[in-house]
Amino acid sequence: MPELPEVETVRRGLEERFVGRRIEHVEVGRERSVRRTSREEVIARLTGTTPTAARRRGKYLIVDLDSGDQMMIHLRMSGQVLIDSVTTRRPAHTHVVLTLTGRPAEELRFVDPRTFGEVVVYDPDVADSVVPELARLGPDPIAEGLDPAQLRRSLSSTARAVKAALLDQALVAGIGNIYGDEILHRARIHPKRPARNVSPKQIRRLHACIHEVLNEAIAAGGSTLDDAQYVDLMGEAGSFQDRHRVYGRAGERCLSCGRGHVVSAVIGGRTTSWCGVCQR
DNA sequence: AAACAAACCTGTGCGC
DNA sequence: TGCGCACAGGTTTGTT
Repeated sequence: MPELPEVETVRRGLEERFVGRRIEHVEVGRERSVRRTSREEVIARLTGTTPTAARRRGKYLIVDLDSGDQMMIHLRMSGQVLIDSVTTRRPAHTHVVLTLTGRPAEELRFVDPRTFGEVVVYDPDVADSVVPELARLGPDPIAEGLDPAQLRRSLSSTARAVKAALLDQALVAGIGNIYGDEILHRARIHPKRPARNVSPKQIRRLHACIHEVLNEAIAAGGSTLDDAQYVDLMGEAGSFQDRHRVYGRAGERCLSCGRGHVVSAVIGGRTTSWCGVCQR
């Protein structure tokens, strides 16, 4: 579910409402959510610590703790991080709860129906063995910036469809199925075009559109689809779904050219939508 | 190298 | 109304 703009929105919420508040108490309901380590390890490493920073790389949230440890959270398909009063009813599928200091008493909740998501707490010195995927991430276009020359090199190195390449987290971190389609549409590039055949002019457009689309989506608080799975820390929906041009619009007339229709096919294992007229 | 499927889970929407 | 199936924002792993 959540891609870079949604995760960034959650990160900002954590920075505002979680950082600086001591974690008094930790509960782990479903151990699967902390499967990389264990219930005991997560409780022991979090209890009594205070988060000092909330960072993001691609779709990965990383919270620094005053103990020196880090907490990595990945939402995968259905994860949510919510903060609410301890007196409110916990949503179904609340698997990890961090009770925070302060009045009114609030708690941070990790909620995840499909349980693909994870909470991992670890010593950064052993990050390479506990969270090896972090070291494999490519540049994050928003957090670190994306060098156009590097994008050109990455694309020229593969014959895969450009859509599949954009979703490869080792090439660029943070783009998922929604934003991949929206970026390619705005850049007017056909998603099936082999990445190495994307022209220099198209790569310049693609680079600009990656930044435009992601920044606009962040400004809109991300995309909340009909199932309302994605909401921010306060439970608020995003609004970028109202500006999707191709994602979820198969069969509709293209909103940009007004002539073509949005078509869809599976590319790189993911349903992909594009305009047959604007995208070449 | 890359295409593909399956795996991990649960919920929802659709056709019948 | 109920049932069964297809499908879903992600990532890893294994097979052609």
